[in-house]
Amino acid sequence: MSSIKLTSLMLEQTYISTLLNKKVDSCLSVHGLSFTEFIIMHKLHNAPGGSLSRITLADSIGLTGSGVTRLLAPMTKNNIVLKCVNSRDARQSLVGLTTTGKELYLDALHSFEHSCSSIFSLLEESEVEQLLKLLNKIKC
Amino acid sequence: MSSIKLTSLMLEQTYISTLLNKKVDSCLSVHGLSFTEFIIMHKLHNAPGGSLSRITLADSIGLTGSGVTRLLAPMTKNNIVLKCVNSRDARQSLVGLTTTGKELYLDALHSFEHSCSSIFSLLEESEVEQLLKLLNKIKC
DNA sequence: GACATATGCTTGACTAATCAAGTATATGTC
DNA sequence: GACATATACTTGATTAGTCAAGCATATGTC
Repeated sequence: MSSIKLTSLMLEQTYISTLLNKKVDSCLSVHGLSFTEFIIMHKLHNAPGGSLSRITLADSIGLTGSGVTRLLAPMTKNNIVLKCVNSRDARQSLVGLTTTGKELYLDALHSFEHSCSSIFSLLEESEVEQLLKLLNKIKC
Repeated sequence: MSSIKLTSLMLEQTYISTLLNKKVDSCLSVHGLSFTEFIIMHKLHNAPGGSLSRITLADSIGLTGSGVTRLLAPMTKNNIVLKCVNSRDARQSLVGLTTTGKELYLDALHSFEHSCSSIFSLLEESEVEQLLKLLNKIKC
C-alpha cells in the first residue's frame, strides 16, 4: 500500500475536519453553543434514562474527564444540564439535560441538521452510508 | 436524505478525527513535534521552491494567520524553519525549512507513515482511494 | 475492620489556537 | 505625490482543552 496515499488521506482528513468544525461551530453560535457543548447535549438527549456519568460522556466524545468537568461547569450555571447524585456510588455524578436544556437542544438540532445537509449536499445517500462505513473501519 | 444519517456522519467524523489527531500527536512527540508542526514542515517540504508565505501556509492547513505566526516562532528559534524576506513585497515573509528542518522532517515522516499504516490497516487500497474521493466531495 | 489499590471527579498550571486591534507596506485614484 | 483602501503580519486577551496531582469514595484481601 502506497504510503503517499495514506499520508494524503490523513492530512486531508485533518484538514476537512478542521474546516467542518469551524463551520458547525459558527452555525451553532447563534444558539450560544459550541460544537462540543452541542455534542454533549446530543449524547445526553439520546442516552437511555437521559443521563450519563462524566466518564462515559468523556469517552463517548473523545475528551478527557477534566475537559468534561470544565465544559459542564458553565452549562450547569446556565441551567442547561443538571447534576444528580448516584445513590449506588457517591463518587459518580450523573448528568442530565434540564427542561430548558432539552428545548435548547431541539432548537440547536434544527440548525445543526441544516448545516449538515448543506455540508454533505454533494453526497448521494449511498455515498453517505459508504463514508460512514469506511470511517468506522479506521482503527482508533 | 435522512437527517439522522447526516448527523451521525458529522458526529462520527468529529470523533474519529479527535482520536486520530491524538494518536498522530503522540507518535510525533518522540521527535519533539506536534501534528500541526509536522503538517507545516510537510507543506514547506513539498512546496515548489521550498518556501511559502504565512498566508498560503495558513490557508493550506486550515489555520488563521496568527496561529501560524505563533507556531513558527518556536520553530524559528529551534532552527527548523527560516524566514526570508520577499524582495517583491516587504510585507510578506516567506518561510522555508532549514537543513536541520529537512532532516527532522524526514525522520518524522517515517514515524508518521508508520502510524498511518497502522491506523488505516483495515482498509484496502481501493477503500483508501474511495475514502479520499468521498472526503473531497464534502463541501467546506 | 484496616489497609492497599482503583475509580470518579476537580483543580492549578500549561498549551494551542482564536479574535480583534494595531503596525507596516502596497496599490489604485485623484 | 497624497490619500483611501487593501494586504501581510504581529500581539494582547481570551478560550478550549490537556496533563499531573490531589481528594473522596469503593472494592478486594488479609
